Amino acid sequence: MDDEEARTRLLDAAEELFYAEGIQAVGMDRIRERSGVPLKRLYRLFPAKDALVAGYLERRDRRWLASLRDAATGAPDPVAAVFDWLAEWFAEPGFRGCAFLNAAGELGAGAPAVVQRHKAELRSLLAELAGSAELAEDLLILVEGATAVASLTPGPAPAHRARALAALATAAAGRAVRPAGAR
Amino acid sequence: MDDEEARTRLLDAAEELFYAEGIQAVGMDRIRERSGVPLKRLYRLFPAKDALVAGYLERRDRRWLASLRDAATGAPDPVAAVFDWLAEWFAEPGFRGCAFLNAAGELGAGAPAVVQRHKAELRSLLAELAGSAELAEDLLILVEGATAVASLTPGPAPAHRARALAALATAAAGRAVRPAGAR
DNA sequence: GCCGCTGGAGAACGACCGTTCTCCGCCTTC
DNA sequence: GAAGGCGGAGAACGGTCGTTCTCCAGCGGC
Repeated sequence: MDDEEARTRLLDAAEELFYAEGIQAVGMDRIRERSGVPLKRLYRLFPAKDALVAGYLERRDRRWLASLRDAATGAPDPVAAVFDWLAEWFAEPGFRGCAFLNAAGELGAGAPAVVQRHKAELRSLLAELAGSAELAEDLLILVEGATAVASLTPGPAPAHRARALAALATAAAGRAVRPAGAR
Repeated sequence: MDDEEARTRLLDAAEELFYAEGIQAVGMDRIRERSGVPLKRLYRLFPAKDALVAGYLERRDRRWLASLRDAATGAPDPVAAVFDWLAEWFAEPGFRGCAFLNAAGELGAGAPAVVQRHKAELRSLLAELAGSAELAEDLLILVEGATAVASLTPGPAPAHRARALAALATAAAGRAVRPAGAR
């Protein structure tokens, strides 16, 4: 097992455990046990727990945003595609809300920088998909709201409602640009 | 200092510290220090940390919902009043999102039952204010979404946007009942 | 005035956590 | 085959946490 595979296994273990149980609730020994990577190598690849936490969130940030971007760009209705993608996510077993919000809530000011960056990136992806920075603010609220509701009552329903609300907001934004009656 | 005052001081200290720094990050000794209540009494009133955590969330649940209910019931537009109330909350110093979502994210399956109950109560309060259980689902998404966005970028702006979205949703629901063109 | 008890202050205890260290087997190199 | 060093397994260490215990000062009842 080379370093790259060890890194992957460590991040896999960290992601499964930290996301499912919280960060402070999972000790380094659980990570070692699940990953099969010895402690010595763990600390060579990630010099402290903080680094492993940041690594976990950074990899998840990249994967999550890339998956959402792939699903939405090129779709007939990119905004609706965002909420369809959310619906599938919410229905996954083990879904437990937004990993970044969970980390921010748990770690407070000590949360890694990627938490803030993730939300900024999501905001600009939504702006790109909606073609409007204004509308993106509304969509962000809908995405976060659906995720938060689903985190306590899992299932795709909140995504469906948020999708309908997003359609409403998009239509209203269109009307604001081209006032009622105009063609 | 009688037991009732000690209880209040303990819950005050617990709320300030747990909400600001997270639950696992705050030790019982910090609670003792800030409350001025000796450890022995603390453990007589709350037999374990779990009980103190549950007590903190339960008191916050009652206070938070009562304050929102007071602000919204009797207002000319109860739904709009909900989001005005949120705007004030978001602007408070030390605002750090929904204490119940934070606790759920941190504690996972071990979170006290009041977390689920709080969201159910909020849902039914919104249904009461909006006069519609259907609409309440949308409002819940907007309330949670605005709170989540504000927790990472504090300030009242998300509440204002959510308020506008709520007006849109309410108007659309009205149109659904009385289809376009009907009076 | 003395006894007994309640309650406070802080030490103590056992468990666990993040991190480091020790020891040993194994593989490479000559 | 011998020497050396790399990496793994697990013990060890210092610190912290939740919880309990010890000890003592103060106070009410007789």
